[in-house]
Amino acid sequence: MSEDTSPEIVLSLEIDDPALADRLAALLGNIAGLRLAAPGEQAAAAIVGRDPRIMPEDIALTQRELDVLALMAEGASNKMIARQLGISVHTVKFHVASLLDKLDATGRTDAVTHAARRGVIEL
Amino acid sequence: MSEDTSPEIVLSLEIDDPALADRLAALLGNIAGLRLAAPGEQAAAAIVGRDPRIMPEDIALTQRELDVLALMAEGASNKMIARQLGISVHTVKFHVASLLDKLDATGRTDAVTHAARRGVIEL
DNA sequence: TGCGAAACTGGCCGGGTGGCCAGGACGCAG
DNA sequence: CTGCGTCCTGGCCACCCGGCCAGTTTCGCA
Repeated sequence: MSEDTSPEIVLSLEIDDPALADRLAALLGNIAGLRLAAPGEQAAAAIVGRDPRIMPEDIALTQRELDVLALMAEGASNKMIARQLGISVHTVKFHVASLLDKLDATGRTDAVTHAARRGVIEL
Repeated sequence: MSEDTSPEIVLSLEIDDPALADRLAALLGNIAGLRLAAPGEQAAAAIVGRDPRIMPEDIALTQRELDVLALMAEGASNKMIARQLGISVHTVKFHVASLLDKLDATGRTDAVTHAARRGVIEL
């Protein structure tokens, strides 16, 4: 009873583009075994937009910068990052400064959000 | 014929759960006007998993804390947040401290990533 | 009517952050 | 060989951050 083979897959439609959202809603509206989620309803999966902005692959961060960025996203301080990577705090600050420049950020928090938005790191 | 009214919506299926992915693929496989993307192909939208971890609805942040959190995610300093919200820096620090506590974070950067992971804020 | 939660403000201070200066080592392409 | 880029390190310093203490008001609820 509870373990039905396939009750109904609930999909949450989370598309910003109204036109695309409408077309998808029309296409998916009457498919057996599939239902679009009501606002706020828990869904098994979501349909999200694929903005071209998410496609970068060009910001060209060095390996070391990626290391620092990852630890930065974990909330690590420069001192912790330095210990973790076995380098000096000065060097960490050097890489952080480079990251702020490349990611066009004003601070480490901004850098992490920018990196996440561009898909450079995964939260 | 380049400006077709609706060529075909390309959907990228990005579901970790194999069973769910299979069922979705079967359901969406033969719908006119809709196609699943080939690996690596650029898609208009993606179907992503809705992990239960993203469902919090209990951390209970106050409205003001959400205001501060949003600006914090934009990389704003306490001073900027204060100006933006028309309150004093001390009050901002008060809310930030509360956020760090509730989100179990060690710093503002950590708080933003935790909030994003839990779906409290959208990057 | 008292009581807690939320919002707001202040001072103080140790430590973290970011920007500036300087330098040296390595590998790799021109 | 001579640059160039990456990585690494040092010092200095203004500023920001987070935690500590303290207080006020306003609101809804018991």
